[in-house]
Amino acid sequence: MSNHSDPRIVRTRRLLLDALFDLLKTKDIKKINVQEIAKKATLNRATLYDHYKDKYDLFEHLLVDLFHQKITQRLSPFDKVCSEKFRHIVVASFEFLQEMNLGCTEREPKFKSLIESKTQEQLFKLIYQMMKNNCSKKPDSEIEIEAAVVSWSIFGVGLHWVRNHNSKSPDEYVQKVLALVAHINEDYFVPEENKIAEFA
Amino acid sequence: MSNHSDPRIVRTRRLLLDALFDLLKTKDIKKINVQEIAKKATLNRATLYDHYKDKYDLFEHLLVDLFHQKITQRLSPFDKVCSEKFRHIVVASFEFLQEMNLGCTEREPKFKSLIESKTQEQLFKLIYQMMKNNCSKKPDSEIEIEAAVVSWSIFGVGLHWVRNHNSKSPDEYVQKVLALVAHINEDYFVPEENKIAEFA
DNA sequence: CAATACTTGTTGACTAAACAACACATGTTG
DNA sequence: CAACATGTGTTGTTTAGTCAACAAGTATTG
Repeated sequence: MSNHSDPRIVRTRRLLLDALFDLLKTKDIKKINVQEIAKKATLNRATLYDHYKDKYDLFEHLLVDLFHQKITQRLSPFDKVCSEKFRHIVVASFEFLQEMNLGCTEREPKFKSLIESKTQEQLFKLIYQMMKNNCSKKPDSEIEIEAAVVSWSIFGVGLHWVRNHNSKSPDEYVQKVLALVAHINEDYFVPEENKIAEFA
Repeated sequence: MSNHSDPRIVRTRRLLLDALFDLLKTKDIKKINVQEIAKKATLNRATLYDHYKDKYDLFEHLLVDLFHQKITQRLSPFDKVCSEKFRHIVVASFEFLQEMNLGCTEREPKFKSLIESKTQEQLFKLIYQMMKNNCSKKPDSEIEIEAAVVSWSIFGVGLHWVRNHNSKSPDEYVQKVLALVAHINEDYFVPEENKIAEFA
């Protein structure tokens, strides 16, 4: 039960993610029970357990899903220039952190930190994949470290902005963090490489 | 494969109906092939044949579905008075005929007549069920005939309006047809009976 | 405190959907 | 005309989803 190419699996997971997303608008994750999620998704309760460990596992996957949605809606397929893509990713990440922060002001601090660590994780994965696709010369171990520096920088500045200055426009912060990691990114700004990395 | 209580069946049919509905906005039913419908519904082509004889069968069920949607969206659940419900049904039927006529101006005459006969069929079923629910005294055979007169009257006047005067407001026609069948409906205007009949 | 009602996570039998393969019809291109 | 492609409708096998029933944990209430 993990072959992602079966349309039933894609559909079922979509239904579960959307159902939880809807319910989270009205209630805290703690107050939501599995039966409710299943009902809203028009699925059997047992089916949720076929796909996710429990509702918190589903919740984590929802975060991943929302992050991906945010990135892909920002990343216009017409951006040819790699540095432009990077800027969009930074902006999207900032927005994502902000939206998650707003949506969760009243929630347990424990969920805030879950959201943040998931965001960082996904940001790292995305940047690592992009770097790998755009620069096959360097060894993986080096790309890993550079991806870590870039992703943690973006994440850190984003979080700093959300926590302390989120009424201001993020543009200045975006500019600065990009400038500071530019010397790393230079190695990956290959203009002829247009494809955006597929990320899991 | 016909137990309507299995959520998978409800979901699959909904997906197929919606897929065809979307495709009909851009193409004629003739130009649409089964593969396209299945793809849009994110279903396997063979699954369509589990539920419908062919795409024309699906098309007929779509008409039924759209008619039901039209009726239920018009019929506010707060209408306590039975005569008010009847008026809503007439208006909804007129609107349905008009929309179907507009949507199919360029289509084969054969589909126009299919649409019309389906509309009449559904209108009869609906009115028959309402009458039966509201008047258990009369024998079925009599209710059948009275339902036929009422439903054909409504249908006929509606079609006449659509064909000849559809730029004018339908209100006058609605008024008149209701007045003309009022003596039949009187037997069924039971104020304390609020429930609207479930129709297949 | 015990009785009661829910919620959770799991199991196994049943049913619907996916999928590839099939024969057959219809079309269209050299 | 034959060769080729494309759409139709059906079949058998495999896999996913449904459902009722289960034990175990956790509130709620008298």
